[in-house]
Amino acid sequence: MSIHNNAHSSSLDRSSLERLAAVFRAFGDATRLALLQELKSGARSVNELQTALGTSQANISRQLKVLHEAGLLSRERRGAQVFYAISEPLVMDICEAACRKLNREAVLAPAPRMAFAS
Amino acid sequence: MSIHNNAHSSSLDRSSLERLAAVFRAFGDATRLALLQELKSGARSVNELQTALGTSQANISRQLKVLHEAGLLSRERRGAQVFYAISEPLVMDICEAACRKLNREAVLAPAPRMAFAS
DNA sequence: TACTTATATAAGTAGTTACGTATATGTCAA
DNA sequence: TTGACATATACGTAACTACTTATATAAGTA
Repeated sequence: MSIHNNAHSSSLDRSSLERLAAVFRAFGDATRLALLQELKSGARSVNELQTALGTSQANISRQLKVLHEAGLLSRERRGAQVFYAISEPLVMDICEAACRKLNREAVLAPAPRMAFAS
Repeated sequence: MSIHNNAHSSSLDRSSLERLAAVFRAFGDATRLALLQELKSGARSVNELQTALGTSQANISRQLKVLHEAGLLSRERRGAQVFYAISEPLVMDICEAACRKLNREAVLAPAPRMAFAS
């Protein structure tokens, strides 16, 4: 946008780095990644996600809130239920890129290959 | 590797999700992102990074350790100095993808555009 | 209205994290 | 060896995080 911080700039100021770090922190928990994985195939209600993950409803709801506030999930109420969905494909692209990073390490130190997208 | 967890699988088990989350947490701090940004243009010594970031030597050293243990940085001793470098281009690709995510949000809620790579 | 189901939030707790200050370790040179 | 410089670690602290249990809010139905 400005001369000092646009798409061609190579340096982000502290507050941009803080916002970027906040996005990464939203990804930085296994329970939240499990939620994203469940949502990969489409929108789910809180109840469906709770059944799939097997943890408490309160915890599911809170972690969904974290993901939603980070802009990773959309939220839609349908009657008494609330459906969450991945807000845009780019969210899964980020997961995929991180998976590739881990899989490359596994070349020398073999470990199970992992992928978010098929 | 196995039938239940390979490159075509769409479901990661808990321990894989934990490892993935750990990678994201390594990215999830503004100081560490600032270090990565400095290293984008090549290897730097701890001292150079300290001067560039302006925070304490102890903190720089500790955050570099976090990044190194997460597999994001390589480490090489040259005499009394230690040089850190980004371990592979994919590391910056992950940052770039997260930047794109933030920039898309900015379309509706304008904010400075940000990018790691030029 | 009351009752049920679905989701969100509050309060408490144990564990983690980022940082400052101080100290230890490592490398080189005299 | 001693001293100077470079880097790493130990310790303490304040803030944050993930979770559990309990409760509150919201929507639908009788």
